[in-house]
Amino acid sequence: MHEQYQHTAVEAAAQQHWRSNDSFRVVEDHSKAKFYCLSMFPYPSGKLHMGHVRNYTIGDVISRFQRMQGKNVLQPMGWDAFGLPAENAAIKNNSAPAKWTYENIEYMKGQLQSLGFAYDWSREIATCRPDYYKWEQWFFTRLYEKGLVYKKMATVNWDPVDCTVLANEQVIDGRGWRSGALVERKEIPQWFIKITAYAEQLLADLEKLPHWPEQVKTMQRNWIGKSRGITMRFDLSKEIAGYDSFEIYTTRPDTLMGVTYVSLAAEHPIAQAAAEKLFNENKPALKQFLAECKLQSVAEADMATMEKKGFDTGLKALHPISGREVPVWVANYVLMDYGSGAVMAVPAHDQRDYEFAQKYSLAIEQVIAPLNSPSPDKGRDGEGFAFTEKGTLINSAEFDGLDFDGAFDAIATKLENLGKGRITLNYRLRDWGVSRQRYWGAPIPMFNLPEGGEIPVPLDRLPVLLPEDVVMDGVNSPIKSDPDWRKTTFDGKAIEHETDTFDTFMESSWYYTRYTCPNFTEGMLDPNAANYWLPVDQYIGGIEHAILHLLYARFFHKLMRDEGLVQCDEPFQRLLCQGMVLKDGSKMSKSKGNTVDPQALIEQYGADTVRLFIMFAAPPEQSLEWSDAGVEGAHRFLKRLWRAVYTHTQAGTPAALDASALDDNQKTLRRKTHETIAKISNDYSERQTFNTAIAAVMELLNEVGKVADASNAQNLAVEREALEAAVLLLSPVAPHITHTLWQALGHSEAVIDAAWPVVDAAALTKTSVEIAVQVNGKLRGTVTIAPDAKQPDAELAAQQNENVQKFIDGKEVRKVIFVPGKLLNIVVA
RNA sequence: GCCCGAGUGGUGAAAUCGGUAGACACAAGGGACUUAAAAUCCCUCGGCUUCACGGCCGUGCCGGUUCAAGUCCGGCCUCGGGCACCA
Repeated sequence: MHEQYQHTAVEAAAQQHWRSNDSFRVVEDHSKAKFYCLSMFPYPSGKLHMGHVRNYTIGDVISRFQRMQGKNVLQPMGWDAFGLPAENAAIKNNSAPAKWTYENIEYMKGQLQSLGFAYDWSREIATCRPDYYKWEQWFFTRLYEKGLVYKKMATVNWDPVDCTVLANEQVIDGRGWRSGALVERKEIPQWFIKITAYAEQLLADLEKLPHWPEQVKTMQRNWIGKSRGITMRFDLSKEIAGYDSFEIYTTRPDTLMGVTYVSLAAEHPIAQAAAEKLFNENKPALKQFLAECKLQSVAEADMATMEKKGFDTGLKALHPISGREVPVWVANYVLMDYGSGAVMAVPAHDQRDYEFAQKYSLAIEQVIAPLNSPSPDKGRDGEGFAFTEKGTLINSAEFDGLDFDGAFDAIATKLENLGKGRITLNYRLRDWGVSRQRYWGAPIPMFNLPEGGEIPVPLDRLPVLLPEDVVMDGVNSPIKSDPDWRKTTFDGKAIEHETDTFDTFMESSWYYTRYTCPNFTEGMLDPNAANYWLPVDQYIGGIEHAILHLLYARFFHKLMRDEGLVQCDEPFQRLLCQGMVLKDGSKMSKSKGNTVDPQALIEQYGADTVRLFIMFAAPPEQSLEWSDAGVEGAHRFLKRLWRAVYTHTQAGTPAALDASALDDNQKTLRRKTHETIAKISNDYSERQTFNTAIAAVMELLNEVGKVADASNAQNLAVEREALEAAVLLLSPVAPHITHTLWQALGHSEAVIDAAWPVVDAAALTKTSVEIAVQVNGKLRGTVTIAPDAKQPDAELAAQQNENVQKFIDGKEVRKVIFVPGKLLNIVVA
């Protein structure tokens, strides 16, 4: 053992050992408990950023901890390789997306290896490889055959200058990022997967995930957005273009008698028909309004924050109960994709309707009064806001006096009897549009028939290969520009390949299953491997994926289950969402120029220091403030640990530990050792607070430093026990240095193969405890008493404390609260 | 706008079930060692106040529950994540 800690040599030796022993390669082994630990795979953007380092260090710590628990641990890694940035980089570099992607993968793989992550690299996946996306294409055709896939018109951002579809990210302030042209909405045919058919299961099965953060489950519940309401029909006073009625959905039928107008989405067929009619009457204004709506963003955040505008169509609808005529408006904020694209408006009891009614001088009629309040004015015009709470019905004819539930039932019954409405369950969740008009993605495996319609590409013609050697023109997908790529024959007939590709969320929705059998050629999954390893025991990734990725993956898992490919209901048993890495208070990003290059730090301090700092600086779910000085501190601690072990081994071979022959100081260190083992075991496995685990190792090492006199044989034995514990407990975080230190402490096995230390309960016993003494809840002193002391003993000790006496002297004791081992609170008058 | 989080010393944080706020670090200041520097080691370190013992205040803001609140409840403020074609 060298006197100085030399991280470069230490890390090379440890990594060499793992490589030559193939330490992290695993196979199914039914004699052992399995543990599948997965970190979200990276997009190969060029080089690792600190967010990756954090994500993968957390996963590696958990994997190595579980391995030391004796589990058969699978920790794979791969590449989410399709996506938009590769196309942009290719255009910029005058290269091909595939080449750029493969080069990035090569470089980033080297970076991951230098960090010493315990991956089974034999299972590496890149989603852009045909042997991966072949099975995704096959699975899509299966879904098609089951009726879970359909094609419909859907809105995209259209750049009228470049004549191309833009991603939301490529629309800046309503303009195309390259052309600068005003972006339009355009309806084109696209493929959808029926996630709504699984809405109920996706909602209900959240109950099966006790180890998911409550926050994520709440977000998913709200995203699915199940509600119970009434779907009802409004008849038009006059038919227009064959339409004589439309449907609306409401969760507030109790306010029905307060409806003063109705609003349609701009794309609603009745709105379109009205525009034609008015246009024919030489009033182009409505048509112009609808044209303006066409320039609106398709992003929901923009829809919700833009100025609310409307236009009176001149049509009248008949209230389904009162029969009264109400005006039909078109409003720019009504979503065609949600419900039926039409809403009833109750300005007195909905804030958005209220503001709209104020703006366009529409009637506001109060029909709900607050419960237990005589105030009839609330919600009327002049208050400045709508009364949106539930209350008692007024001005609602036969429904007056009913509460929300009573009114819901009575109005539902009435509408049902009239044949105009019914109770319905509704979901905010919309079907998943998977068509993309981009090149760098998996081709959608469909043949388009010349006469219209399509047929799925059969298995023996899969994969539909994406050509990799292409030239990007900056506007269109090469497989769309190429007049020949699409051409093929089927059954002797000329036919065309679909040129759209899949949403990249498709690949990331099932990669975790393919890691169990990455080279399987007989099908999408090898059932023996998949059912041994699945579900994933621990999944780790950024909170930004809390909804979309995690919901799509849960959905795909249920689809695969129903196809008989997997057996469990949920893909990820336990989920950890790590926070962002910040520098100077904001997210590290290239555009802000505040990135820190992990590679430079690994070279300067070693991977262990980087891993230690990143795990120590904050608990995993919290955002982490980067600090160069903190990295120094982490490195200093590793040097201290090295020196402690070095000094200890120089002092000679310790005698066997004899727990019965220890003095008080030795017992104290031994208690600290075993308290630390207990605490850290809990921190790693249950709490997942790695920062406090590391702090506890630091505390233990500080205690070791306090034991002087190495000449005492039992001193050396107790110190050996403490140092061995420190090395084992730290090894998941800093696997290289502990690899060397474990050998230096005389072990022939590698530290990764050592068993996790066990708590000796006998070492934990205390002879006394210090408890807090409060008077009226304020700390006035502490007293030391026996650990099992009862309240009278504690009170006696407290009364002998001078400062406590000062505060209770001459006062009447009203009450005494005693928390054993913790605190005594004396309440005085 | 809607949904979900977070706010504690100069800084990162700790306090695990409502029970001694600031563990463990970083920075800073002081000291030891050294010709010197680096490295290392030791001490101090929330604010105000006191010769001292101690006292008062303090966990974003306002209010509440409780013997006791960073922790629970109600109302705000600020910052962050997501909003369906960034991944």
